[in-house]
Amino acid sequence: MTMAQKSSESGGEFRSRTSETHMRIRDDVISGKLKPGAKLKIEHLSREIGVGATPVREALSSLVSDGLVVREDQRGFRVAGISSQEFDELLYVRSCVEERALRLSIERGGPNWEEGIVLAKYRLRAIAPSDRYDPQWERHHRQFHLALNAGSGSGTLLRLCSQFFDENSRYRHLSRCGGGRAPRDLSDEHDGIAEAALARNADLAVERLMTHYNRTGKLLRQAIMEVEQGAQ
Amino acid sequence: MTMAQKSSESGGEFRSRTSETHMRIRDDVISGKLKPGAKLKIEHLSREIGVGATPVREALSSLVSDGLVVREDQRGFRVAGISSQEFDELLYVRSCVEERALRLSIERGGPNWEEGIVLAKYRLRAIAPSDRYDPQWERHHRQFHLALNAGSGSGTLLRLCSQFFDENSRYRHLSRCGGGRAPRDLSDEHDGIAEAALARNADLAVERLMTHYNRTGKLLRQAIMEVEQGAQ
DNA sequence: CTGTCAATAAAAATCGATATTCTTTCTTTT
DNA sequence: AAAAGAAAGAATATCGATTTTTATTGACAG
Repeated sequence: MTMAQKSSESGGEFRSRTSETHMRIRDDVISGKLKPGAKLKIEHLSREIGVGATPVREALSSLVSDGLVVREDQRGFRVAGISSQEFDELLYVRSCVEERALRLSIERGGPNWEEGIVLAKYRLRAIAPSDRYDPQWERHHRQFHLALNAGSGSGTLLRLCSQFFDENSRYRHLSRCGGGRAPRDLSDEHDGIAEAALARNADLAVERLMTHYNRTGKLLRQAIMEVEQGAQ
Repeated sequence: MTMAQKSSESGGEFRSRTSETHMRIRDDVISGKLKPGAKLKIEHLSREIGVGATPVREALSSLVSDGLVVREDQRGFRVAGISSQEFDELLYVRSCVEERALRLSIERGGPNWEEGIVLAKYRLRAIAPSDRYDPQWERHHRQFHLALNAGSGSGTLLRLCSQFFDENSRYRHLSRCGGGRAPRDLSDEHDGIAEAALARNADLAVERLMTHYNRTGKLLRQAIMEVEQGAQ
């Protein structure tokens, strides 16, 4: 009975309800379905997702440390707020961490790392770019960026890259909601980074990655500020 | 009944059992009482701390995102491992983040920030340095370093500083267990940093902070490697 | 012996219900 | 009519018990 329930759930690719719940709420926060500052009521989420309170609570607790959710003791959880200021800090820190991770990867990465990049790049390209939020593209995009850093061999760096990527994604989606600017084609930039990394040209790869971030960052910052204006 | 129980618990300064549990496990991981790689059994912790499984689980979930605990789905939690490599990455990233936070604080910090530093510095000095693990000194030490960055006004930076401080503390304690080297007196270094920050001399403050970290880092790294050797 | 499989024991994950704490609303008093 | 206070209604936090999953043991066949 319960087994059937589990395997029927959206493909049944999850090891635990907590993992699924975590991913689900995380994605809803990132995509902007759950808006900054919104109250996250346990019971509501519980019902929506179809799990008990414990997994929801665990997921939310993690998300607090991930920076996507905030908590006030005895007053529950809500979606973390956003601001152009926080975005700036995020971009700065993220750049530091990604540069380090990428350099280490290029220095230490083995065949496994190389193959990971090739595969992730291929998969990302295979998806037709869309104006709307596309969960699959998001997943592959995330995978691609993590694959670049996977060779570093540092759990700490990888965890941070992952967290920052998610936070950044949220800004990306939220700013799109507000502005509605057509996202430029990123495929070439991605390919360029991958190419340089695989050629073990650290300086070039880092330069391209930073350009990639700064270019996106500049646009995002502007869009966020417009949203902030609007929110006034 | 339950109220009495709550307020009797170690001073009753906690708003929720989850907070207390989180702090307790965190401190045990940092202090080295819970050793790297050790299994964290829910029921055991539950009994030990005197709370139900839910707060324990929530606390552990947070600690995973904080990098102090790792989780394997369906196989529970264990204390995160350590290595000199991970320590290097931690030190690097931490330096980036703290430099940024300190500069921002010096640039933006108000009277509130200044007073926070003065107070934290005073409290830290007031405690006689000890060779053993001293929870109170730890608390104040933590508070001092966070106070320096508190003026930045960035939740993201503050959260990261806090996380990195904890991870670093763990390495500090673990290496002491192994080596048994007498910790040098840090008070003067702390004072120097605080002085420069309050004088709004960003470059000097940052330089002193970095020296502080690198000096400690060098010693720690060595000690960790000895521990690693021993663990072989 | 050695590897496989089933039965048992242990632990993790999850649920449903209860206790606690906040929020809001509706009095009551000045 | 405004402020303080009490009571009802949410929502959070927590517990104890149940369900699932993993780990261990021991029997048995190869």
